[in-house]
Amino acid sequence: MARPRRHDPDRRERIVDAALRVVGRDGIAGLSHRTAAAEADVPLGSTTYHFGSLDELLVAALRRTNGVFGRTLRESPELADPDLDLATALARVMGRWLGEDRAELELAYELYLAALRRPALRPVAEEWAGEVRTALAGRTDPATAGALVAMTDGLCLMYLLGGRPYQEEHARTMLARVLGEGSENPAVPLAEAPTEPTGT
Amino acid sequence: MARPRRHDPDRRERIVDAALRVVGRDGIAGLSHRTAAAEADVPLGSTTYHFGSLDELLVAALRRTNGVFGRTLRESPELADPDLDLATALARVMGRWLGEDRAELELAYELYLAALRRPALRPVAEEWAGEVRTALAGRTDPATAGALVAMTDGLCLMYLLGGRPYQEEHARTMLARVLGEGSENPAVPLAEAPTEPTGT
Amino acid sequence: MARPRRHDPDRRERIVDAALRVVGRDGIAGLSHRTAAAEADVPLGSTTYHFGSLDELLVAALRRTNGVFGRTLRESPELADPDLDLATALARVMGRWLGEDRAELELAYELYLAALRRPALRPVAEEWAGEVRTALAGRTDPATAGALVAMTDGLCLMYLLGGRPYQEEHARTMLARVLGEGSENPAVPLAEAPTEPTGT
Amino acid sequence: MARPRRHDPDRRERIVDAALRVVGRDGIAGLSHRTAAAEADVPLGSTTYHFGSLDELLVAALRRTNGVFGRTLRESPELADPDLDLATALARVMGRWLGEDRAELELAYELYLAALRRPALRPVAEEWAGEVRTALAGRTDPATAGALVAMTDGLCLMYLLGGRPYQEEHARTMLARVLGEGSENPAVPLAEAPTEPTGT
DNA sequence: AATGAATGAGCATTCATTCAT
DNA sequence: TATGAATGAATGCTCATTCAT
Repeated sequence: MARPRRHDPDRRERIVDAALRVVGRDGIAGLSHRTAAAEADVPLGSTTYHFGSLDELLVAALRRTNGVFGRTLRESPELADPDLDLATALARVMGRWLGEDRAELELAYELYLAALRRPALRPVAEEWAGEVRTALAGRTDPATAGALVAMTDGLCLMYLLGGRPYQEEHARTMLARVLGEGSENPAVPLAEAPTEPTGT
Repeated sequence: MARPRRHDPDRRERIVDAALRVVGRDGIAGLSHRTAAAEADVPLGSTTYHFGSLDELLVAALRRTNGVFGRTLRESPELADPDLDLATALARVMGRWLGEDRAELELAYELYLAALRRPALRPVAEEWAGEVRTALAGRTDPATAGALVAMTDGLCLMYLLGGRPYQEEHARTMLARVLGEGSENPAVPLAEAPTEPTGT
Repeated sequence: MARPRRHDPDRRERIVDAALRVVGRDGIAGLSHRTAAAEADVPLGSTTYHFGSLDELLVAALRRTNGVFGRTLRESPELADPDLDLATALARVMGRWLGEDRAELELAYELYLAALRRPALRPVAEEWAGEVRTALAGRTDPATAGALVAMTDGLCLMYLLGGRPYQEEHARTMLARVLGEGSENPAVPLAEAPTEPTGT
Repeated sequence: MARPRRHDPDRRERIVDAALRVVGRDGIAGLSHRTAAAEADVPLGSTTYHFGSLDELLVAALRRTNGVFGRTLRESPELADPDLDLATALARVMGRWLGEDRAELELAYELYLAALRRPALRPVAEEWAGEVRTALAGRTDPATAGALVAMTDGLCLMYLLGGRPYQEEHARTMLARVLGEGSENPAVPLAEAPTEPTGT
């Protein structure tokens, strides 16, 4: 199996990387000490040594994911652009995530939602809320920010679960409404709104 | 073990009931042919006979849950009341679900979100969207209905994952905004908005 | 599942057909009342009704296979041709079996060799010997015929198990020797004789 | 059950031994991780630990069998005797195998022929061909050696499958013919040649 | 004569965890 | 400090067979 590695200070990190690849490929249900060890090309005992339980490993994985997504949010050119309104910026970022980053987004949501049943993940899930709040700070009030996050989560899940293509304009409109721009009307004809799956 | 039951036409349904109790108690990860059989007081072979795979059992469970929640939505007095605006009605129903029906709601979301990783559940998850659409039909346009569902999902998950008590007024305000009543202002002071966990 | 078939006198035969397809695809280990029923598009109870045990089904399958191969042997143009010597004719028939009929040949040998461990198949395996004897009758004496069959079986298994391409000339030569044409020399250079696998 | 054996370096080999006993008694169909564990008086987990799949266990069993039979061939006094011609020597060894070693021979052929359906066994089956080739090297050319092995296999299977007693003289004659001693005539009367089952 | 339902036994395999080194 | 060996429990699933219609 694994070649002996005398000095391997990054092993812990490499195991987390491997765990993320496993969850991305087979879901949380596919993650075990064994599968992580195999993916990381590391002896089985090494994973149990660094992570006493699977929850510990999941916590580390979710934290890493949070970090990655938090950074792409904070550093996104759309949010940085002062000429772009917040709804448009968020709708564009969502489009990128649901497009080219779809696998990572799905992975992130799977880990995030796992907190529903795994109390150990709860605090790390809260950290994610903090990352988003930081990114939104100064652009709106806290109450609206919370609703923005809820809308974003709901829309992402809708697109992740359904087979419909992302409709950025619809998202932009609804996010704008949440931001209090109430007279805002959807630019897409209502009859074509994304509430009906196009195919199975 | 189970006494022999030669004639037991409702066995299939009883197994689904048992599966829902198991998932409610231990999560999807705790559901197996064995645990369902034990909970239903039925031989193991009976669960594998009626449900060739765990996915089949999960599909039946999610469908049952959809039916139950769909009915409580359609028959809810709040939605039936023509004098109550939609935002208020939805916010109240959410309040009931997050309050006394919290366990069932958590169960429903766990099954619903499992569709993320289990393609077999996707069509049944779509059915749920249909239930909601039916309940909302005639009260708003499809595009707005989609956003309403997204907002509702996002808020429910936020309260299910975090430890904060439900703030119906905040939900009402944000749902009203989505409905296009843009000048609507939150009735709670912004500083107390539900974006910060109270405990932990 | 299966559409109701009121009058279905050929069902028994269709089940045997299905069983042969299953064994051809997944081996004897893959044959069960269930897999045969599914392949035949027939209710499970129908297979247990017509074939009380798996051995019964295997016997019917082997008998059918024997019949098919016996006929292709008896009716083969090579054996019918009086100008073709027996060794050449047999080597050519083997070539056809190992070539285009390889899957059927493998299936036939699997069923035939199963008699090693399943006494119920022994008499049917003996029937096969009878088929071959009939085909060889009049072309040589019984003792030589027995050796011819042994050589044929041995060569077929060698090619079925190994990855080498069939060498008809080698087979012809060796069958000719068994027939007592002792001065016969192999036409292929001895160094290239098929005793060494060409790949892996 | 098994007493705890902390240090048991030969356990792997003992499991292979047990597997061979199980296959010898009940056939390959009777071999499972469980039956091997029970026969070896070892916990179930021990067999799955040492042999991740049944194929792995079968490979080890076939390899062991090859070794045993290869040695009895190489060290057989008949083949070692320079005054004994090859056909006679081989016919005598076959006689011993079909006589007192019949159970082991049947076991060996069952494992060997299993390679027909189990690709994992193919390379080990090829190893067996190598063992025989080594034993025959120097006594004849490769092409003839291949035919000798085919004839031997075919004859062994004939006797293993049928109920007739071994006729060493017939085998000797036919092996001699394969060796190119073409004028060789069978010493037994042709009418009594072993092509007709004596019983059933 | 034919079949859907039912069931207990068994299967290969994976696993978290323990232990000796 | 790391890790290979070991093990009991559990998993999803298939099966031959029985039984009541």
